[in-house]
Amino acid sequence: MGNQENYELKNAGLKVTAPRIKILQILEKQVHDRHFSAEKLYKILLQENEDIGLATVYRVLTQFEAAGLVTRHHFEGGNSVFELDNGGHHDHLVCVKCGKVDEFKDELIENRQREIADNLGYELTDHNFYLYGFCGACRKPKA
Amino acid sequence: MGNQENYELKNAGLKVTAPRIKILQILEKQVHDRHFSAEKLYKILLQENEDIGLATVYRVLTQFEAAGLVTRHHFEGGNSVFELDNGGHHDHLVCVKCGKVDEFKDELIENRQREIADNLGYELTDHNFYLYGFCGACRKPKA
DNA sequence: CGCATTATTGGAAACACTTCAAAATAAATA
DNA sequence: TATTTATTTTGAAGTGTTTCCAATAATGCG
Repeated sequence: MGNQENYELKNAGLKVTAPRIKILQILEKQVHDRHFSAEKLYKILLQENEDIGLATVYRVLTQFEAAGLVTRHHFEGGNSVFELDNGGHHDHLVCVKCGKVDEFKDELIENRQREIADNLGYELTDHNFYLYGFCGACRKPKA
Repeated sequence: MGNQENYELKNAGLKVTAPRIKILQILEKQVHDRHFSAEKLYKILLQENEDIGLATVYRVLTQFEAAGLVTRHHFEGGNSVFELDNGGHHDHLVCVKCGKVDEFKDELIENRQREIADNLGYELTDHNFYLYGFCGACRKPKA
């Protein structure tokens, strides 16, 4: 009688435990801002009367990252945020004023970085690419 | 009788103080690995019998960053490292095994990110671009 | 140069995050 | 299902980094 989360956890090679199920459910429930700090997740757990320690939240998120379920980002200035990995790989544009996060995917850049790594003799495993600036709403208000 | 560092600090809009002079001197002295953690810098200060607190090292580095004298990097997994900003802008390739850092500059990517920001309505202020992989030396040893 | 003003320093406390050791729990086995 | 074994959870202690506040030092002005 395994539910959705049980299956995903097993599939990721992780034991099915209450904290992991609950945290995965919360991540999957988010539609609007999919970028989550550990602290924010912890507060939601408290609201839902789940008795899960902050240390466990961090540990589970790190395990999810290792298992490829979530991606961790260090946006400039802020804390770490985690994002459920369902839409496939993409990079981020972050508003330095309001914190809004946009996502983009660019083949030209993806290919180019492989060339750069090759030229320098590296076997590429990963990359971080973040753009920072003022979003459409934040760049106007100067009238 | 202002020396080199005095001038640079004034020019950056910072008061000339002993900790700032000393830290700037150390950063300028480095030729081989220009990527410095606060802790590493602090240890050098201790060796040279300078009585400068760790909090000051962090604060001064953050001020240098704000003044455009250094750039702060958060390489995957490690602590923050700081780099003197003399060679102009460039991006980084980091070996996930030995920690070696290579630098590169790529106009194609620089231009492309401006286009991406434009398309999404952002006014670009900054970016972080890090590639991770196995460097030439670390990818071979499997024979 | 000496004082007033204002920024900077340093150590301690706070914060975000990770690691530790012991107790609790999940999966494997009988 | 009961027992064993390996993994996970927990709160507390430990890092790396930032912030706070009182003491100190740098600049501006007379």
